[in-house]
Amino acid sequence: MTDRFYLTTPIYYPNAEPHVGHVYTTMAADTIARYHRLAGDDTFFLTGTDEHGIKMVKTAVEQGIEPTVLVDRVVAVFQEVWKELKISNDDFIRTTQPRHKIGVQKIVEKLLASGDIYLGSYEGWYDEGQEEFVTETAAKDQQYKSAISGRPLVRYKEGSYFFRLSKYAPAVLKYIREHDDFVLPATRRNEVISKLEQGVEDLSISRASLKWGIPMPNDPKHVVYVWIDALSNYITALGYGSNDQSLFDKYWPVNLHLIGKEILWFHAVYWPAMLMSLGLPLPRRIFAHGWWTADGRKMSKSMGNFIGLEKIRELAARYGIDSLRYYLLRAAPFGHDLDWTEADFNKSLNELANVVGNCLNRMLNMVSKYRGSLPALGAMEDLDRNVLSQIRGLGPKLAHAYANCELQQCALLPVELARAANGFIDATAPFKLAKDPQQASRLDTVLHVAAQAIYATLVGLLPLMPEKAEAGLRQLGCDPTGKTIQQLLDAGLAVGHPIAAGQPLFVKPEAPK
RNA sequence: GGCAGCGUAGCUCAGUUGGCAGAGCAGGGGAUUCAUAAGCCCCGGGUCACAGGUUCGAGUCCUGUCGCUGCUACCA
Repeated sequence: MTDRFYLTTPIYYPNAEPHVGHVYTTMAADTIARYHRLAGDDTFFLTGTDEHGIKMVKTAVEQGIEPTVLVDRVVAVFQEVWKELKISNDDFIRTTQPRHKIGVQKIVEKLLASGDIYLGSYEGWYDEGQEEFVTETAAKDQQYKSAISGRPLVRYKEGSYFFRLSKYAPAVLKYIREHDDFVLPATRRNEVISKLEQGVEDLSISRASLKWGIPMPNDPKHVVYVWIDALSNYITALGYGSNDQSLFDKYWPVNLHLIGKEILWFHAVYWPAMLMSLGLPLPRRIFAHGWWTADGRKMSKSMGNFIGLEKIRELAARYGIDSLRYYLLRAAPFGHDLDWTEADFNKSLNELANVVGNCLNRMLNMVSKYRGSLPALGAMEDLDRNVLSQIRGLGPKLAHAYANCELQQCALLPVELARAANGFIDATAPFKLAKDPQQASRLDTVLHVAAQAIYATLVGLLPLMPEKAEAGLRQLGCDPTGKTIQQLLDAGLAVGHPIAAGQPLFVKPEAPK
């Protein structure tokens, strides 16, 4: 039975190059997408860019170029980086694309028709120098002066269209309360619930003072503000509102919106409310992951601990993209904040090289030296049965971990099996058995069991470390192409394939001087 | 201030519905050699923040105290 699985990252704001935060979300999503493809699901993985808004206009002005030139330039970098990092997205939506514009205008028309959008006025503190509204809390923090120029903020009022968020908030609250795993992790869910309990006001969804955006279809003096413009990408990318809604019909509702915790409120409240208004089913799950710090402090360029594109490329070049992926997902429980340190990064590299890489390597060496190909399983002992049963457990455990977005477990579970394999090798000592011709049959069995364990480890790592896992499997004489994880695990490593001495799979970190 | 969560071995953390305190890393010791000097085995008696309470029995439930973190309406 094949299911369909649709998952998304947020669409990123391309006023600067991607950094480790973007990479983290995207690699995590890519891992989940690859898992589902490898589970045989009909998978659709979407990412993209959110290109409108005042910040983009300002950045363009600073650089002396038009916004379109800016976004084309930076979006190209995003796309190039995703390609470099082997991100397997099926589509890339840009909010400046005609397909998105058409969809957004269709959505706005529907909401206008149903009366959920109305014309009101937006009033707030306005920074005239910056030409932007400042939020009430920010204004207060700045003592009602411009953070840039220091000039007093002005009370400003402009016409704006509003979405009747207040009408849907009770239904959204009810839905979140009744669906335990709609918003995850649970602590974030609690926050959303308590915030909703305080009540919400209607949402300003247009800007008259801005031109860089999608015009309101009924009133082109206004452009659609970020909420509808950005959030709706998840359905416009599927052709919602266009002549061809086949993708939408197939993949909506989305199985998983993977986002950072800073944008949970919009995804957990605004977006479901909009979908309710449109009469569409809600996402199955919204998962908010944590933030990266570096060396215990918030990452920033001025502090010199910013993990930017250059650093990411350097690490990927030296240790492989997959090792970076492993570290990012293994370093902390998914959903928690986590801290990037060189020491931890090196630890995770050592873990891969010492536990997984070395296990594969010692296996390949012994099999090639003693037998030349994988021997068949003979009479079994408890030790053997024990390992085989751990191997059988891997598939279901991984399935459970992926289903619950426990990505740290997804990284650790296969490695645990390699640990067990190392223990098994030491306990059975095939290198001693090899010296005694009488033990030939026992040696066959031990080599077989150990090889199956490292094989299963690599299969389990395929979603997370596609290149390294496949490279390892090829050294074992297996081509995983076109097979599901379960098929690979069920089939096991084929007996009789010639096996040669191995090449180290992982590079270890340079020893500190 | 309000709401929520957390406070368990040096470090990072696991600990389902209450029933003899766990893992990884770091550190100490040992046996071994197939392997990227990698891996394996042994060594943790920690007031489970503190004080009460419920219970035959609480890290696990309740109350209070202290400490930390997050959220507190337009920040992608």
